[in-house]
Amino acid sequence: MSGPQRTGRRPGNPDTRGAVLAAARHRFAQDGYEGATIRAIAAEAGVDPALVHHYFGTKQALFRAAAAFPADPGQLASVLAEGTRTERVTAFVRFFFHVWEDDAGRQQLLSVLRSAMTHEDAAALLRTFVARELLGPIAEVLEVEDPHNRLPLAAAQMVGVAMLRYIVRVEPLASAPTEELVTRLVPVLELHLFGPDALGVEASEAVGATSRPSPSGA
Amino acid sequence: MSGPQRTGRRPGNPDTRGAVLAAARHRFAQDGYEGATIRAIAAEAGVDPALVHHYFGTKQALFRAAAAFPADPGQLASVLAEGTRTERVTAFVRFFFHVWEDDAGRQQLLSVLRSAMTHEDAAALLRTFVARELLGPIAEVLEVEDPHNRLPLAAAQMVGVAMLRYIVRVEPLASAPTEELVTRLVPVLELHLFGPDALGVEASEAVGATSRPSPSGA
DNA sequence: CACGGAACTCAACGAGCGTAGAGTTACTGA
DNA sequence: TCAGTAACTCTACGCTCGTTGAGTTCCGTG
Repeated sequence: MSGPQRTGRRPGNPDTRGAVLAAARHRFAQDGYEGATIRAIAAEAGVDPALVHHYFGTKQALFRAAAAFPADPGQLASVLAEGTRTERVTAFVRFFFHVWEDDAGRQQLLSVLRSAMTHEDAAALLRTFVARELLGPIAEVLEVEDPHNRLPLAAAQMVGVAMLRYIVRVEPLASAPTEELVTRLVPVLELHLFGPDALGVEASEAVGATSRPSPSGA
Repeated sequence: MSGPQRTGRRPGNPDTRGAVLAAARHRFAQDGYEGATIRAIAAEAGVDPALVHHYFGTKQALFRAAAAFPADPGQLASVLAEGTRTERVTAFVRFFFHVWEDDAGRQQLLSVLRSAMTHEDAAALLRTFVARELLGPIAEVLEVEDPHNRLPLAAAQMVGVAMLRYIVRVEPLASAPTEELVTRLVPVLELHLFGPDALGVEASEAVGATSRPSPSGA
């Protein structure tokens, strides 16, 4: 159909760099770090692969530019600032789905999550970001006791929901309306964050445990 | 150090096929489907890449052979058969960690999980297996009401724990003793499985929801 | 209007990939 | 003892990958 691409700079001032970045987000989100190819990204942006290299240098650098976290932690903090405890937890879960249901946000999150599965760089990025920029501030604003132990398990609940809803697509999670999930998740998160500490005396004797739970953090 | 490999059949009756399979599990678990290479698998098994092809044909077939589910669902059912409700939930969580902490089991699970992230084949395999062979039987044995809606969210909790503990390695989840996690998770799972239905009248008015939860499954 | 530099493509490199077929060795059963 | 067959390696094919350097076109400034 179309002949060979015209060479040289294009007329006008198209945001080609932005197009490449968008394509990169899309491909990384779809295929993960190793699965996505510079050639495919370039093709999706309607551009020569060499141009990608011209802008970003290496594939690594392109990934780092594409996989920036989609949500502003500050925005999150303001969402959590007011209301009763239940209202704030509800606001948090809504915020979570708000980001995930947004096309651009989902793609960036998928980028990181998919790539973190096999690429240690991405895993480290995710690990430190989640710990420093997300869990820390959340713990402060929500006034959680023993956040070091409680928040990761609450985070695990949400990560699992994201996995099953957006990646593995298990029904009925995949097509449930978000508000239904919010309603179901809020009590669980409240238990995680504010419930009675499961590591009391009563817990260790409630079930005939063969090995005792460790008294507290290592 | 060592010269070129001696050609032809090896003396004795070594289980080379098994070695290849073990190496495949290891590499798939480590690198995911696209990241793992037949050459790396062969090298880890101390074998020529062509031999892998000789035994298994294509990379697809090798993956299918390597990624069989590590736990016997029947074994799981028997674990869940007896005791009080709390005891059975506890037994389930212990079983979960038992499989994940075992080297071979973890590698097979990681194979499927890592590959499901980017490879639709693996995702479909995981989806149908989880639905048919795991959640179904568990729902029956545990006598959960409304299992269609409740179980996936409980599964999401466990999947998330696996993600953060074994893949992303978020502390303190990554190095907490399993019994501590069991103690913390059991109450949450009980809430998921047997707690009051969050989708009652009181839930929808507890928080000033802007959009109403859907009345039931589609 | 000239000219420097940014934007962009072309062609090609070296390496690694999955796969294939032919050749070599050892076990197995008649 | 002697095929026949299964186990195993060598060599190599066609392909795609990330990256590079040189060449072409256009914008912005004087």
